[in-house]
Amino acid sequence: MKHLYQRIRDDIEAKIMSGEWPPGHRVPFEHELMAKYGCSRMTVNKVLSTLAVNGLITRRRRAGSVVAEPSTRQAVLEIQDFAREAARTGTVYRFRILSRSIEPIDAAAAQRTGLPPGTEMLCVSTLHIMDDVPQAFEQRLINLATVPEADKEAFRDDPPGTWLLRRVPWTDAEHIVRAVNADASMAKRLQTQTGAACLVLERRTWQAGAFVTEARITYPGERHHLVGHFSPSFKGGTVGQAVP
Amino acid sequence: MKHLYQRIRDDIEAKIMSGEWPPGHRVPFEHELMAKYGCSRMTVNKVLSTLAVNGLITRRRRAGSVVAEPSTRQAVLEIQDFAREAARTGTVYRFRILSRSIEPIDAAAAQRTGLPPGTEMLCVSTLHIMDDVPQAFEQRLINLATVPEADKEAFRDDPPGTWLLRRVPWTDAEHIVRAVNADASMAKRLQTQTGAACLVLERRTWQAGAFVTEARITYPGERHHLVGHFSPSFKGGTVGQAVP
DNA sequence: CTCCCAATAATGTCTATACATAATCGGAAG
DNA sequence: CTTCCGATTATGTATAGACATTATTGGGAG
Repeated sequence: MKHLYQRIRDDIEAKIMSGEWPPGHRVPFEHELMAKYGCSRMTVNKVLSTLAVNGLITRRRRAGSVVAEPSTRQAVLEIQDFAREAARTGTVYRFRILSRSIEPIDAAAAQRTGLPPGTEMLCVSTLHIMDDVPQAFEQRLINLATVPEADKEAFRDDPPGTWLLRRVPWTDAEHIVRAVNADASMAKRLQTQTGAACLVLERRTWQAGAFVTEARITYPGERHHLVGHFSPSFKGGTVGQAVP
Repeated sequence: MKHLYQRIRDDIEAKIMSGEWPPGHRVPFEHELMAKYGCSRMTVNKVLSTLAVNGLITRRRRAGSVVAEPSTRQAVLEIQDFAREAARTGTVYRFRILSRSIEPIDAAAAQRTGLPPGTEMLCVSTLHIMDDVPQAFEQRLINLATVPEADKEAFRDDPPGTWLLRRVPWTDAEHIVRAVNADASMAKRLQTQTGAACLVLERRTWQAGAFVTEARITYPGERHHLVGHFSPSFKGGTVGQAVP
């Protein structure tokens, strides 16, 4: 015998997802569900407020609850960590630091990060290699004001992304995905052809409002794509991953 | 005075996100939090179980709760609806159906959708245009077994995606994002140049296990990118959108 | 010393109740 | 007829207590 909470929730979700209750349809009041399932109000309240948080219904005092308009479609993309992915698939991962310097940011970078122009940042370029084939080129800016210990780090054992993830928690991230044509130098680095379509993932992260890092990762298009899954109820299908 | 639930939750989230409680750190027991905040167990229990659902902590009976390992990074991408985006920005949106036919699917499509080869599907090609500039080319397969009424639909008022979204609820979706070079015919349709990098978004949706539709949407790379935001706690930064 | 079982400690679910808050409805006063 | 105010209704938050479930701990039997 399943728990009552799950049974009520499954029933209502099924009604909504099957289309039997279309958007705008009134959901039974809490006291009606109490009567139907013979339970207390706290139990049905927890069901309904959870559904509201997850966006399946909207609730208004006195007016009751109605099935929500189908939200704009979302996809949850899980960004791959190369080392972990390599361990999972049994391929050999390594990386090479191509450059490393401390430079003041230009106007465009200042705009993107919200920092004053001229702020000094650690700039690191990394090539990610699996089974001797270059898989991605990463250009990263690290805010030395937020992560001063990066100044002395050589990134010998771990690439900058992995190193940072273990050291600095983050509270907000912004992602941009684009398609660009590889220029000559990028093509050479990634062992592909000039003009080849590449996927560019830009990620900026902040910790409690303070800028942490910006990464621009370029994947050769014929070798990579991003995969994501989504179910409206967040019940388990919400994972996805970047697949080489 | 904020509600107690929010205060407790904010306190704990702050501790975790600031790094003061690193991954693996033990979270106070429910009875400790009861004592600290002078409230009942139901209140702290709701806080902790919500944090657990959102992945910030993991809970085990008898052992207590600990701060979770930072999950692999995720981005929530919100896929744009052209008509809605046009209404928001004040541009003129229109679309053109370039082709429409009923065809048996080939082996590759059967593999992707999980349907038997030879199943008849409605195939529709649509060009999305904003301010007279082509913005995206959409190739869509619609499962007539799941959506029989699509057979008689001419897609005069709404493009197939919008029409479907209003008619057929979906429970699961799969997204793939890739970068490809435009071939000659694609370049002509999108008024760009042969070889130009394009973002390709493939989406397949199911309703309770039954395949509904597959859409492959090609965006010229220089005109489009996808933007997403993410905060670990899902407290509000979870939205994002595709931006022309 | 090892194995097993009972006590214990923590979370998971549920109840019955209470008061607060917001929106709506209906009637009374103007 | 309109305006305003109270009554009503549904949800929002919180409490104290109960029993269930699960994992660990520790002690006793072999």
